[in-house]
Amino acid sequence: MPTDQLSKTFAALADPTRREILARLSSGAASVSEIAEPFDMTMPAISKHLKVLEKAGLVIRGKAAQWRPRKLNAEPMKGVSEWLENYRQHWEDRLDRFDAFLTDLQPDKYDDAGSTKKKEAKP
Amino acid sequence: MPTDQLSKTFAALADPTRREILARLSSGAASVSEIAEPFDMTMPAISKHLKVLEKAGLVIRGKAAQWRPRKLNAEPMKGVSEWLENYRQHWEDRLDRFDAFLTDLQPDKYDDAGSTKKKEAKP
DNA sequence: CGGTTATATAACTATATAGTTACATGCATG
DNA sequence: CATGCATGTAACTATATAGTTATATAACCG
Repeated sequence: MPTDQLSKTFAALADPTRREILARLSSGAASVSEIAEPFDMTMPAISKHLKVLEKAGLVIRGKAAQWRPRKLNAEPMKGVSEWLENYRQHWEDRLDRFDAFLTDLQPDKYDDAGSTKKKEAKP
Repeated sequence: MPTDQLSKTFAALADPTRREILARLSSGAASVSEIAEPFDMTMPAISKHLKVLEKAGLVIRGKAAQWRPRKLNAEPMKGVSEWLENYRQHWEDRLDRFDAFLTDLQPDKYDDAGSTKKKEAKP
């Protein structure tokens, strides 16, 4: 279980329930009961999901009477977004083709690694 | 273990070793041995990491003689990027303040959920 | 063919995760 | 101060993950 911030953030986001919780919180703070309401799951289960989100810094716990309202803190997502930018060119069409062009320039020893283009049979 | 694409992608990215592998592959395809070289880890361990990346669709396995070169496929990251966009406003300063402004407009029952601002004591 | 190289798989261990039920704590209020 | 609501924690189960060593497969090369 890696403990660096980026890994914790990715791990926290790797669950649909937790992503739904974040979506709920993106429109405002909510109590634990309110958060739990849409889910077919016991409160302790939700409580655990919230703890994961808190440890990743994606959610902040407040205090109001007997409530412990949770609030979204999207800041860690910034790190994810920045990390992703290193790869944007790889999934954007225009540059994908440019990448393919470069790859084709240097007939690499691994030019068959999942390429869609068929390799010429040796004559 | 959630099986939806987004969860698999996030989970695959939640490990520094796997992210390093992707970084390596971002500069071109590589054999498994080449991928494993920088790591203080046995080959089967790397092999397992590669399988996780493949199942998430982030890596494609090729075939060349006795090599099974891996190639980056960043396409699933597009989904991550798009999902993240829903939250960008929350981490960008300008809109964070706008959000705080809106929150302050409607004195919410949960307005103390981790807010930095002190609530007025009831007179 | 037989050895070497590259990679994959099996079997095992340790730890983490996601859920459960049962119980404990804390605060507000009649 | 006793009761009830909101939440948290403990203890337990089942499954998944990350690593190991040992073994298997597969292709090339002399």
